[in-house]
Amino acid sequence: MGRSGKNNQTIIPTIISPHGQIMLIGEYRHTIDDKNRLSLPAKFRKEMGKTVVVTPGLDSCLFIFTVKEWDRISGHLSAGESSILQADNRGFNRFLLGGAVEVEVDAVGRMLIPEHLRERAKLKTKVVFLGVRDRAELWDEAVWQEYRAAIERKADQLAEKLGQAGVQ
Amino acid sequence: MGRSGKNNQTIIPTIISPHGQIMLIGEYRHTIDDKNRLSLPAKFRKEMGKTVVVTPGLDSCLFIFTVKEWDRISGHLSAGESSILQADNRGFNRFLLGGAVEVEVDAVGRMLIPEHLRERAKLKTKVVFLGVRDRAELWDEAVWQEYRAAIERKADQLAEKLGQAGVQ
DNA sequence: TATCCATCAAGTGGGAAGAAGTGGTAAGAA
DNA sequence: TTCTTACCACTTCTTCCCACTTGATGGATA
Repeated sequence: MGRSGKNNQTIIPTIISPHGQIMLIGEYRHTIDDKNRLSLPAKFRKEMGKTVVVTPGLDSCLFIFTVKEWDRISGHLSAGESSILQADNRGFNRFLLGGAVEVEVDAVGRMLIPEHLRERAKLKTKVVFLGVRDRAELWDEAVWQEYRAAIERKADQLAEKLGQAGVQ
Repeated sequence: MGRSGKNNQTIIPTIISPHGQIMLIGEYRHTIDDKNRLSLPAKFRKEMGKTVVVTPGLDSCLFIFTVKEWDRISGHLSAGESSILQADNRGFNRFLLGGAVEVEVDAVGRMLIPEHLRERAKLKTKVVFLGVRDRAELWDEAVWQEYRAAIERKADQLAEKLGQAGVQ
């Protein structure tokens, strides 16, 4: 590999939960270059492998799944089962399934983001990866900053949710 | 490492509660160096081990959990109704999971705080660790001073009101 | 009993090797 | 010929390791 992560503030690899399930966490900043190439955070690569599935996400971001996770989700969707995606939302299913693209990660850990997905997520050059449990999310940096600020403004909601999660 | 902690103002060592649960207490001052390294208070190290999880907290501080404690918390997240279709759940998961980082403590007891977390907690060089039961909190020194002062003012007011109400 | 010294433990700083991100060029496909 | 993909090279950052400084502690001696 070449230059080296400067924007990126990795500290430690993502964790695999005791159940063997993938557990992505953390926030990483990267840049999309002229050729629309984008480095997958090094810490995500081990977990995600050589092929990932990119789909339009919610709130102007993209979702990035492992192939395995994608199979599980799309299986649930097509089976009409209730899942994290709750089958009653057909529109959402089409949105997710229809926009999905399988993407190869190259030898140095980069992937190509197709234009229609870049547009959806309003990605410019500076982007942010988020590890959110079993998926990664890809945000334009500015969009993410704004979204995050909005969340943090609702501090009381956050406190309540933290309490529910067992944090006192 | 050399002879001994100087900036650090230990108040009380950590203790293990009778139930075997971790119980951190005390207030410690440390500094973040040029490479964003930060010594974990020596008193916390035994309890917290070689790996800790750092997450954004409330009131502009960071939470530092043991891996075990983090597993418990993230378990709550998956156990609960965390449908991806609910906007507030998405936001909370992004806040907590996306903000979380697993951090290794190095041979001399230092950890690296990633930039996005330093930003959130407004950490400069002087920081304060607080032991808060089963987690540690990390504050910028100035922010902490201000926060504590505000709390104390409120406490005074409260005490006064209670006194007026006949409670001594 | 008090002071001084020696030893220990903890924090801080810097350098070097390796890992990772980014840019460019060349080869192949459309 | 042009766009895409694969490969290569360079630079920067991260991380590990080592050394130095400093505060604390315990023991010995006056």
